[in-house]
Amino acid sequence: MAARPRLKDVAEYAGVSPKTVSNVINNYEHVSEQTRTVVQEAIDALGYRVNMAGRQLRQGRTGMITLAVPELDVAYFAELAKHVMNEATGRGHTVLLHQTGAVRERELAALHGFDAQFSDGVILSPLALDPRDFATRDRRLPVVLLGERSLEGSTDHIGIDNVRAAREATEHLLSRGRRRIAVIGGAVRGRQGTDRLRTDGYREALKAAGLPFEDDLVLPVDAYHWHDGARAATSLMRREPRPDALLCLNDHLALGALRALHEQGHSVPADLDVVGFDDIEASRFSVPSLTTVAPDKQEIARAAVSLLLERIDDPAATTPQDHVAGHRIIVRETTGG
Amino acid sequence: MAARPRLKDVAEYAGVSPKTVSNVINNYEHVSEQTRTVVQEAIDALGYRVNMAGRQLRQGRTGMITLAVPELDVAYFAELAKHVMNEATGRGHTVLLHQTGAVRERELAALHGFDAQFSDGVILSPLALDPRDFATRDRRLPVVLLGERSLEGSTDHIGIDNVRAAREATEHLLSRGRRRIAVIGGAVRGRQGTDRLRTDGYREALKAAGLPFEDDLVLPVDAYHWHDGARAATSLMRREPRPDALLCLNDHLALGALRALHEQGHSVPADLDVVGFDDIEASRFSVPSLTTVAPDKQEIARAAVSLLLERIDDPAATTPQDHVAGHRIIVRETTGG
DNA sequence: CGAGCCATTTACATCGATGTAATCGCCGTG
DNA sequence: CACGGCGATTACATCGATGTAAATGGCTCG
Repeated sequence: MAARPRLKDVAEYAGVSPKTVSNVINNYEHVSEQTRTVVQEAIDALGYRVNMAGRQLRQGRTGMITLAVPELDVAYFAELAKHVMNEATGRGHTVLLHQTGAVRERELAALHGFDAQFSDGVILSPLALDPRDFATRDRRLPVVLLGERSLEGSTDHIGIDNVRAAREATEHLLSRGRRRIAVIGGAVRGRQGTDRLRTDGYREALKAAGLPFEDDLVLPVDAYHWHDGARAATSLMRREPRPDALLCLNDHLALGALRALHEQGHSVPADLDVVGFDDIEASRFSVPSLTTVAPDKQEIARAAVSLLLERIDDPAATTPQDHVAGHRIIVRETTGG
Repeated sequence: MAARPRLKDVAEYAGVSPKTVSNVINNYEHVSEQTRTVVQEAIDALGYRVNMAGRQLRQGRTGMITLAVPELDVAYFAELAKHVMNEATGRGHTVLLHQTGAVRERELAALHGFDAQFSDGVILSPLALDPRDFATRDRRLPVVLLGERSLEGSTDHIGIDNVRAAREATEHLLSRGRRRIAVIGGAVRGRQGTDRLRTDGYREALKAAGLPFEDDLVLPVDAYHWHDGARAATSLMRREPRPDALLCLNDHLALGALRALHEQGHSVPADLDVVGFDDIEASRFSVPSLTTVAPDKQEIARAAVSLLLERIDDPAATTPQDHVAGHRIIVRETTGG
């Protein structure tokens, strides 16, 4: 009585075979209306619910997919997660959410399905992975990458055109007459991560405008948090000559920078402009509100889930896809909008 | 070759029995060093990983717990989720994250372990549930409630002392000379939800200060988002006499209100004070920075996981616990801090 | 040299659900 | 009246891992 009822218990209660109960549960078409009713009543009476372990063991699928992001308290990932979950739920799948903390080992674990082989596939937003890491990956587990491009090109990937997005953002600043544009969170060298790609776009825009590229206007950060943005902005404003615009590679950095600028008596956008990336909700309501590059999160989520489910259905499918999601620049008060 | 290797495959490869492989995996103590090595090599060679369905079916446990929150893009829940995941991971469990959207049916589904009986227990942060809903719940699934008190008192529960927290926040405003304090997101009547409890605390503080309680200073909201805070603040500031302080029942509401006040030319804290609840990271960096009631999220997460795991280990355990987590008021610029 | 002990390993049954293929029972038809 | 056909139902094997209990084998000690 205390134990959970099994299919067999329901079957006995209803006076039919276990398989018939199974058929009812799975809406098998050739079940008489009468039997269906009797079984359903037994199910309700006993409070039966399917044991997923058993089903999964038999079917080889869990109906669950994993979404692995660096950190949930980075709003972009929380918002993205929300979209992914909605999308997956709508398609009859459950989402298992993991945080990697941007730690390489934990991202690797995601690639390998973690210790627990619970999910049918993984949507991974990598930060720390190395192209070589992909070589060792287990091809039996479908994986879709978000954000960073898979250098290897052997994995499905979804992201925005980071180079173009950054170029456009920079052009926007240039069009407002800004000439000394600093990049917070940028990277001049190193692997083709998001930071590098966006810095490249910034560089392109400068070049097209005939402006010199200065290494020390590109400031790397430890993490993409408010805190780091504040610190970077503080450091940048101590320099001479001061920058007249900050291109921050995510909104948290930008919002942190805004706060620091405020504390130090710099007025945005009177003294300098600020631009972010991601269009998190906070950016719409900050004072001043933040101009930002808005990736189409819903498109990203939808494409990621679609692609992953396709791969799960047909692992041996065609060549890996590289889906470029849309983005647009939302001009708000920090650039005079 | 394409298929995933099973325990049996590893056993054959290593020349031992399946059970021995299992013993190695589970660190059974009486396995010779030599056998252990051989088996481990076989595991590595074949890239074997445990099939959780099989294990779970046998053991009756999944090692997974579900955390069901209203919405991930409410920063408080994202931050809480992060803590819960860290805590659970540290104790060898995986967290399955669900969004209920504050919809009663989906919260109910959480209580019942969803369609998928995948997790060993549930940590639920309910918003829409009715006390009666608890009557129908399946007692076989351990559940810990967060935030709202279970009226029934039959379920483990963790939360802060909402009445006291709100009273203290109100007292803080009163001590600054504020006398017309509006409550955004409050509730005068209705079930003992968080909103109601906090409003009660506010009321107590007024009473203790000998001030009258005015119904129309308590403004309910549709949801606890920026947007709603902005709208509520706008509406409140149109009244005569104007409030001289806003007690917002979460930080999102407060930040939205700040934005609206800024747009309408009201200065905080010169013209009026603003206080929030939750201490999300954004509140530390807003302009002006937000005074807020900070629940001890880590304590909440830790207690929730501990309690749930206890219940999982011993479902027939003692009486339900009601853990009151700590909180403190963090005074920042919106109240002159 | 045999009994007894202990560390190590193994055979077997089992967890719960479902795919496969077989069976059952009923109807209509030649 | 026998038979083909078909819808409904069932028996059985199986997915992968592990608990139980028993077997194996080496070693000590009387």
